Amino acid sequence: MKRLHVDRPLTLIGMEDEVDRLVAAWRRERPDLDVEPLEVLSRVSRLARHLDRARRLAFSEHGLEPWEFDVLTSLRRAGAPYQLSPGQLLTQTLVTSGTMTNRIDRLAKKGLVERLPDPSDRRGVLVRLTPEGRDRADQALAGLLAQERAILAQLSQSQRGDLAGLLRQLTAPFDNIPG
Amino acid sequence: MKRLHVDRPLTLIGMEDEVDRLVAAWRRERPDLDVEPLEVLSRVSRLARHLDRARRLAFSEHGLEPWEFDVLTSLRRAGAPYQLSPGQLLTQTLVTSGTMTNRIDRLAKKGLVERLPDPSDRRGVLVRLTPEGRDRADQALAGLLAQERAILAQLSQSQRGDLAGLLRQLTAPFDNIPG
DNA sequence: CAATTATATCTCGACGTCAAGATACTTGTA
DNA sequence: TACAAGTATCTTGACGTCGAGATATAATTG
Repeated sequence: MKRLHVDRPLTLIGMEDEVDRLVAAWRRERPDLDVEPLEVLSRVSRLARHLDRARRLAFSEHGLEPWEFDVLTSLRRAGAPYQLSPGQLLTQTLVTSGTMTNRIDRLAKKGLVERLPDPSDRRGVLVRLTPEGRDRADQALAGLLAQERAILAQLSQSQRGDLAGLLRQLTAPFDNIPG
Repeated sequence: MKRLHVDRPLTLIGMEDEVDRLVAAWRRERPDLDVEPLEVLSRVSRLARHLDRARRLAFSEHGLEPWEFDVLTSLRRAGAPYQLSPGQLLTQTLVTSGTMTNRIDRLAKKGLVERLPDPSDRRGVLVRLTPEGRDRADQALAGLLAQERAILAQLSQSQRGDLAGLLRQLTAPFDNIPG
């Protein structure tokens, strides 16, 4: 029988996860340190990693890579006529400019976006979704949402709301202060 | 003045984050879809991304890359004599075998780990932390915890506990079922 | 014991990302 | 107008990761 920590019992039928094991290992090896922060932030990182894998799988059913989805949906959300500058795409996707140039090139080659000169700034470019790009984005989004709903079925409606709120408090400083 | 959503008022002095804007955009463009899952899972992914950047910064003060920290601390947590097989390191760090071989090579070149033949399996290898590798891991961990505590100062003690618990419910299926 | 299957690690080529710098254009100022 | 500083995007080279396949050894089966 496995002993549980007394200072934070697992909820009812709760399961252990990798971070529980990680934290236990640190407490054994470094009892002098307070490793409580890992309980939250290591879980965030590991969950993100798992989500990446799951998404890659979901998108592959629509012939898209995760990075393609990110760019196409950024344009899709912009609303008709579904166009943004590379710079606007940068801030939405958190990649560097060299990466974005490369992504736009490849999406253009696949016929999912097209590059247009910006009529109001000759330095600039506008990236526009093609009709096919829009369809692919919409289909992949529906697939993603279905998958995510399944993952979140672990939680009740109100738990999901709580979780979203707590995460917002952590992300807001990054998103609002220059970051 | 910016209008807030009526269906999920931000808590008191709460701040909007990028995901609020993202969700609002989808509700405008695709009012037919229920995008609630994004409230949680997009925040997880974005926060993880921000954490990656912050960690890179924190580790650079100790002359370590994030991937180096991952490997060194996996060995550190194993306890004396601080050694694991490449295969065990794989499962802890979620990278592929080619990547791990490369990482071990580079860490060995820096003198932070050494490769030993596994006495009980001639196919196998054991990777062992050197004394310097151990020191570097310990220092970087202290720095990381300090940084994470600062990020988590946004939340109360009990909120952090709640958040950890909710995240555990989401990660447990990935960590326990084959994944 | 021989043959087969499984396991542990490494090799290698393709690929995406990053960071720094280059280029082209715009804005602010005198 | 002319010039400096700022901005938008693209180019380039280095780097880390992945994934498929290669090699060596171990375990299983008949």
